[in-house]
Amino acid sequence: METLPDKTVERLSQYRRSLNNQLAKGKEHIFSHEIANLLHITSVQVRRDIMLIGYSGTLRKGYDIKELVDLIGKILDTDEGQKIAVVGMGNIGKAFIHYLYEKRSKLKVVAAFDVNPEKIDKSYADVYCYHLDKLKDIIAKENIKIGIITTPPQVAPEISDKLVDAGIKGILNYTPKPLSVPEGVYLEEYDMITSLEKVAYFVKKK
Amino acid sequence: METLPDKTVERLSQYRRSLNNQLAKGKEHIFSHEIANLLHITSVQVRRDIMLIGYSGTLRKGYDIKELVDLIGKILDTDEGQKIAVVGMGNIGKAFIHYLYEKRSKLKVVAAFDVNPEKIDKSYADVYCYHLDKLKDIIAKENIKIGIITTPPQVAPEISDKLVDAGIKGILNYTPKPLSVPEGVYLEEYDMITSLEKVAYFVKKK
DNA sequence: AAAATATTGTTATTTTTTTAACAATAAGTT
DNA sequence: AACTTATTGTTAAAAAAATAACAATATTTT
Repeated sequence: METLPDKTVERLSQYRRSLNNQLAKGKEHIFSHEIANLLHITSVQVRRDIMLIGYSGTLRKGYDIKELVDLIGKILDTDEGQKIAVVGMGNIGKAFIHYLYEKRSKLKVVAAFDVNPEKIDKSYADVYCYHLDKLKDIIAKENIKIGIITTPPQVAPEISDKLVDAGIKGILNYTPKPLSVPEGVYLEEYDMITSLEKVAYFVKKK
Repeated sequence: METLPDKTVERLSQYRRSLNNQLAKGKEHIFSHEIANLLHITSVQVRRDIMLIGYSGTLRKGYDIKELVDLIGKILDTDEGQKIAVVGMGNIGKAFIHYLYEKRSKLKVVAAFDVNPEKIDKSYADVYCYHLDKLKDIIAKENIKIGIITTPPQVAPEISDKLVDAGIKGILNYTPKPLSVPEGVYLEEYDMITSLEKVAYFVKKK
């Protein structure tokens, strides 16, 4: 399939979560406007996204939730699952580990790294924390392809380089320090303070 | 001034941070392409954003960093500063508090709320944590206008309603549970897992 | 003094994303 | 059996965002 638009990929992730909730409640079919209501978006958007992934519902029952969830899984997941490394065992690093722990997901955090002796050589939610020096070895050995950077911003570029050097193909950068990565590595950056300043701006404006 | 585009607001927040770093290094003027390099975007985008906020540089020196920072401050900040409440004293809540602590910013977390007795009636980074029952009183008394929701997702809608009822005008929702708020309240939603699934999808695609 | 250069500010174009419009149609209703 | 209704799937249009193009011009070089 063609690569899907960015925003559609984001929504697919959200559709899946909501649909799984509905499945858990015993619901088997759902209309586009019901999905839309759950996520507070429009039904047109839902139908368009579903069209883009090539799924069809029926006119009177809408979409088969199970089938749709499975299809989204085929699109977002890989069969073997994807392994993740978290670099930086602070609040955010822990939040990611905690979040993915127990959640039945194809995404698994399989290693964490830090330099603080108090955090190293311990497990948090079944994830073992290694010294940063071991990064390349562990990532190679475990064949990890995705890294999350949750370190202090100053060291983020250095961590990014190490991850790329170790063979990582996707980075989620949670520090406010912008990174650059070579062609072939996907980079997603997110800045908590920017989100907050945005809210503050629009509050001020009203 | 007209309300700025969403994305421009986000970038202004990032320009300011980078520009402050440059100021700290003793740099006084900067060219659009230098800002662009710092943030890994294009210089056209930088110039366009700066045009939108009505600032002008000079042809040979570029932009006066101090002036630009001050102007961005005028746009993003309010003179009195803005007070923030954090609801949910878990990893993410702590991360926000910690982040804004010590950072010289007009945004101040002035209260946190939780229901866990172990967290209540203590301070974390100078922010006092109250029982959720006190939310309305404290928000009214302190005249807080911005709330961050970092609770478990199930309770997010209830918290959101309470915040709105207490007079909050902007909400940053960090739970994966989509919220809806009345007209006049600005809502920004962010989902950590969606970010990660997006990275995973594009890694898979490559 | 003329030419070359580097940079801004702004308009035009392209791309991406969202929203609207509507034909097709399955199921229920008269 | 014809009519109504509710919904999908898809094309068309609009809106938002990013990128390109380029005129204007201050400074430096020749």
